[in-house]
Amino acid sequence: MKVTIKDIAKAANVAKSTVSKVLNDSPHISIATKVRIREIMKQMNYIPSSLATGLARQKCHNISLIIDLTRRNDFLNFFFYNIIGGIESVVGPNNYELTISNVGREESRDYLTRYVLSQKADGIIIDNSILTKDSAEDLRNLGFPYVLIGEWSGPKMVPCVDINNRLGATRLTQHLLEQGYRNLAFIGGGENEPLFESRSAGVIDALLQEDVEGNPLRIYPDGNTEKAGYHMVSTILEHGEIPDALVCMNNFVAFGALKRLKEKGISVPQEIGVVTFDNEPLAPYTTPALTCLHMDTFGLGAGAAELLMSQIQEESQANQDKFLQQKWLMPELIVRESSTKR
Amino acid sequence: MKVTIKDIAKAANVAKSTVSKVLNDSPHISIATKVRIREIMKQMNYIPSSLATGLARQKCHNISLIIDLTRRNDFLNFFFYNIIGGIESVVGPNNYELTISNVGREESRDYLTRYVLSQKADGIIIDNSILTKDSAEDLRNLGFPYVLIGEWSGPKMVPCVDINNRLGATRLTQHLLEQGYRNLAFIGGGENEPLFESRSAGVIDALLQEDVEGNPLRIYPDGNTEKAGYHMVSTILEHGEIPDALVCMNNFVAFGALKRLKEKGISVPQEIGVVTFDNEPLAPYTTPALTCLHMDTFGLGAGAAELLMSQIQEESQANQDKFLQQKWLMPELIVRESSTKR
DNA sequence: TTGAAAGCGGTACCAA
DNA sequence: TTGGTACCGCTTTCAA
Repeated sequence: MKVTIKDIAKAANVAKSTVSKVLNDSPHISIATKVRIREIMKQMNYIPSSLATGLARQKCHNISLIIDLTRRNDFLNFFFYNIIGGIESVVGPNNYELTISNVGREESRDYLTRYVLSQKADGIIIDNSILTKDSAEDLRNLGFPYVLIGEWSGPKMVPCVDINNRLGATRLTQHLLEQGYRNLAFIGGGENEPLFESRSAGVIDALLQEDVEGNPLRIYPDGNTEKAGYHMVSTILEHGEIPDALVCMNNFVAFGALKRLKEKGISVPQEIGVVTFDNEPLAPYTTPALTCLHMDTFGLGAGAAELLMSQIQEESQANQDKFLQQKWLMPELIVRESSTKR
Repeated sequence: MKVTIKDIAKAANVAKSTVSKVLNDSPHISIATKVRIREIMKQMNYIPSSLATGLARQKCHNISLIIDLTRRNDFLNFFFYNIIGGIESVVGPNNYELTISNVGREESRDYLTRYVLSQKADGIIIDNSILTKDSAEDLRNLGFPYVLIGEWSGPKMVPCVDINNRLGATRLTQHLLEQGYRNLAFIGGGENEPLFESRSAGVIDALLQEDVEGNPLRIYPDGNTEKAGYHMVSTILEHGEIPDALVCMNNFVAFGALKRLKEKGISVPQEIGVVTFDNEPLAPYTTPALTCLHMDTFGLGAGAAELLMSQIQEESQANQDKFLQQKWLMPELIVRESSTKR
């Protein structure tokens, strides 16, 4: 049924190997035959089988994004389309396919080695929520190209791409300080949540830099939901000193906070300024609209893919040093009403 | 380097074919040898190459989602994570991989036949924005399994899955009528936009059913952005009879509408009721919160995948009739303040 | 510049 | 119940 290289060879009265060379535009084939055979290919509607090519070349021209799809409401959720778009924008033009693989952190180690050994991909991009130290070690031992999305806190270096949350947080905080806010509180997140750690650290960096004395940052880690935001503001207003600005872990926390502040008749941004991370999904649509950090999630995907492609291409050249690249994308500050007093 | 079936055969002192049979759990192999060979496989860390298996079996155990990733802000954008999750939830357990392919409508025809012929997938799920009549015909002629996501308006039947937007719109309208609204206006969308056509048709269905006479639906197709929503409301308020309820094409149109109504001091839901499609990304977070239709996008992906898997599995059985299944998912009404007078 | 043949790592049929 | 062997469709030496 399907037209194969053999059919073309027969039709052109040449050997299979000649056809193969035409396929790969070998310099050892005369232009005349190239033209002739290509014509025949077109007429017979011939397309080489990627399966056969893959087996012969021992690579499948496919890269895989490995994530845990069961984690609903995660960071990935909102930015998935952008991240995928970013990855595709670099692997596509390189003639690589992109496959999505779903696996939980627990099963990931076994899954990864099986995946690699089964030759389902030439390289993988993996979310940091599911890469363990063991699997990172496995991948390294197998010499398999991979890139991590998100921070990595293991002992060994790992090629990874992430938004620079810490510097972003610093930038966001500087903005608050420029606006005259002095008494900051950080709400949302949870202890041991890497995103929380780096963002709160960034806020502290800014306070130290600007030498804002006597007003240490107060931190309220209580989850990343609207409810949590609402609740944290309640707590803050009831006990102790009231801050004049809130840095919120995400849009939902910020939304909950705004809601509670409104109920209490506290004006934003006059009495309390509010800022948050991420521009999606709500920041432009709250009242007042939220000042935030825009994360370049398309760039995140594209950056990861670039790192991976370069690994794959350098692979032959035993250029191991290049494998350890890391990229940090700087978020962009978007100023809106929620933090501008005038 | 890599362990192959040959290595296992050698180590076990049996023929390749025997190992292959163990791999496929053939009933013609004694339990004793199965156990023995499996043990050896484990010890040698053997995983079969999917490339080789694929070539031998002439199928790659991969299904592909084909979309146009350059269409930012599209319906897919917000629901991508859910749709992918839905697809994966059915292909994953069947041991199929999921790949994402990006292509524009213009190049799609060529792309598709190349894709199919190159054996990169055993079946595809394709977005209706890029399937043309020609490509549908091609796929059918090739006898290649595929499922469309979204409505299909071509002459021939095509296996597809979609949210039942028309019935959903009817349900949404019935809710408005139950609340006592009588004078409806439909805002957003654009002529020839299938989603617009089916949704507005659904509203009209409801009006006819309930015999709401003398107040035909007024329709304002002016795009699907916040700005458009804002603008349409301005226009409506300035000219002619003022409706008592607005059905909005999406969350952004509704947001723009709410904004304008608020500026004009028109109360929602007392003076004008507002409802919209989709629960994402804003509906729960506007003031007042929006009554809407929740679309089961996870189910959309899962449904498409199920249809496709059944096609792939029935393929051998020449059971062509089953290929023409269609699925319509019923959206769920979520009632919120924007349309409840009491 | 072209051809022949041995892989790549499995599957599947037929014989033993 | 096992083994031998001819594929699957393309690549890649090595000869001609």
